[in-house]
Amino acid sequence: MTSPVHVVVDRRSPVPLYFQVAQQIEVMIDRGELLPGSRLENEIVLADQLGLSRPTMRQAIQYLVDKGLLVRKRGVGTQVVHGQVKRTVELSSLFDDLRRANQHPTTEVISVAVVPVTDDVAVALHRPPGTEVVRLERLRRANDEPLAILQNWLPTGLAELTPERLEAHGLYELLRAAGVTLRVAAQRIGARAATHREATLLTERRGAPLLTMTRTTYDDSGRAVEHGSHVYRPALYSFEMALIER
Amino acid sequence: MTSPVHVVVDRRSPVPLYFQVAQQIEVMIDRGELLPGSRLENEIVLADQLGLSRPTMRQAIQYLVDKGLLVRKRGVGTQVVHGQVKRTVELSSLFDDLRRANQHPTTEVISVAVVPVTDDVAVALHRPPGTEVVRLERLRRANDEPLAILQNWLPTGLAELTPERLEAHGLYELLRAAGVTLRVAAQRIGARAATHREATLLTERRGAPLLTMTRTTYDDSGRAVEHGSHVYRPALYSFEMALIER
DNA sequence: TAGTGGTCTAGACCACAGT
DNA sequence: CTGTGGTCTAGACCACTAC
Repeated sequence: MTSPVHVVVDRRSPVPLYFQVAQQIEVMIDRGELLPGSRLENEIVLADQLGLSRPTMRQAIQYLVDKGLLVRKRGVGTQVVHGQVKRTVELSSLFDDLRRANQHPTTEVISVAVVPVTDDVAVALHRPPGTEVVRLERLRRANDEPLAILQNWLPTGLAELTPERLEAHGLYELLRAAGVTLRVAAQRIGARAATHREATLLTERRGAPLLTMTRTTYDDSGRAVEHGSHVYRPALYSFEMALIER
Repeated sequence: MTSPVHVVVDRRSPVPLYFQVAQQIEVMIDRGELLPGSRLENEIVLADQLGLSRPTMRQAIQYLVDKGLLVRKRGVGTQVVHGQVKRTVELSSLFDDLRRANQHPTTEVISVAVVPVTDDVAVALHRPPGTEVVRLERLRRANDEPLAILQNWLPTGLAELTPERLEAHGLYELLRAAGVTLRVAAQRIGARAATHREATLLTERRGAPLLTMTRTTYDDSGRAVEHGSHVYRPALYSFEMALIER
């Protein structure tokens, strides 16, 4: 009563074995080759079938459990979660997300400037008051429809942030291309009424409900590399995520 | 230039060793004994100091990395993240969260009834149309201030959901007490304007912005055990979470 | 009782960062 | 070059589930 898992690993590949396995199982779930509720073979058998050690096989399975695709129960086994799975929120930019969903994102750069930090941004970026930072304001459209107003602050000198580059790429893409490794972010999602200016930019009524997100992102040295304060039109955007009990 | 980690493990305890270590390091970070940016000893040394194997020590560290408290960089080491860390959203109920924050939550049960599922709930709970489910509607207050309207649907027979019990406990608490193990949830956060009825219950104006959350929760067999559709007053509540790049 | 995942050990080799 | 985390192995024992 278990579903067979067809996976082949390439030991010459630089891609870790556990990741090769996890990716292939994920593809099988996406394609419906592994149905919701179906049980996988146990770890030992799977490891044996693939010629891997049990810890490596466990790592692959745990990766998918953390992603919300599988559930495991001691004494029972590993099963595919029911229902269409929404992916955990990842450290991706809105631009990348929209492009992946074929939503044709475009960016209008409203302003790029080097300014002294305000107090709240100084706290968020852990910079002393008075430090100069880059301040961005962008209007993001999807399929030509205004979707969000994005305000961001970054330490100076991190990446070359020209209006041209910002219109062609997402901010995170530019940061990664500049050698910045984004690792951790602290994020808060809320709601509030649109100001007059926001309403105008987003073609909403003044006072219309907007979804808000503020986020501070840290690199792999634990340093704050970006702080953002964004507002979204709730009819066109919402946040989806998977929660996992560890 | 590394910070010493004072941890003792109790091998007679039923608590896993990696978890004992992770908890104690987390406490040290909370107390400021490990400062943001400070580097920990490397895995090998730490494992040696605590009398553990390296995999076990790695598991402890990885747990805290996944929680957003630490960052690691190959060739460099493990550091405490800068800034006050916001915890990852967990599979906890609003009631528990508020109680933990000493916000004195109270619950007014508006209705509890067994009803046939509507189409959207049938899809969410993966039940055939026409199935009977328990429908709850509750008004949650914090410090006597109306905070949220909570609508939930559950399969019948999961737990004893009387108004009395619901007023004294959170829904998740009652489910766990009934032997249900919550494992994974898919959640969507958005915003919209308050209806007349919502505005009245929440002492807001009609059309006021509200934060919305819909969530479907699955147990450790991967079956849907709860679907909720909640609205929150954004001035009093927002969602915080950590995002980790794996 | 049999089968499952959960934890733990003691090694090994590799890739990458900083010197 | 040295030191770090990343990956991988081949076992072991335990706790929980279901029958």
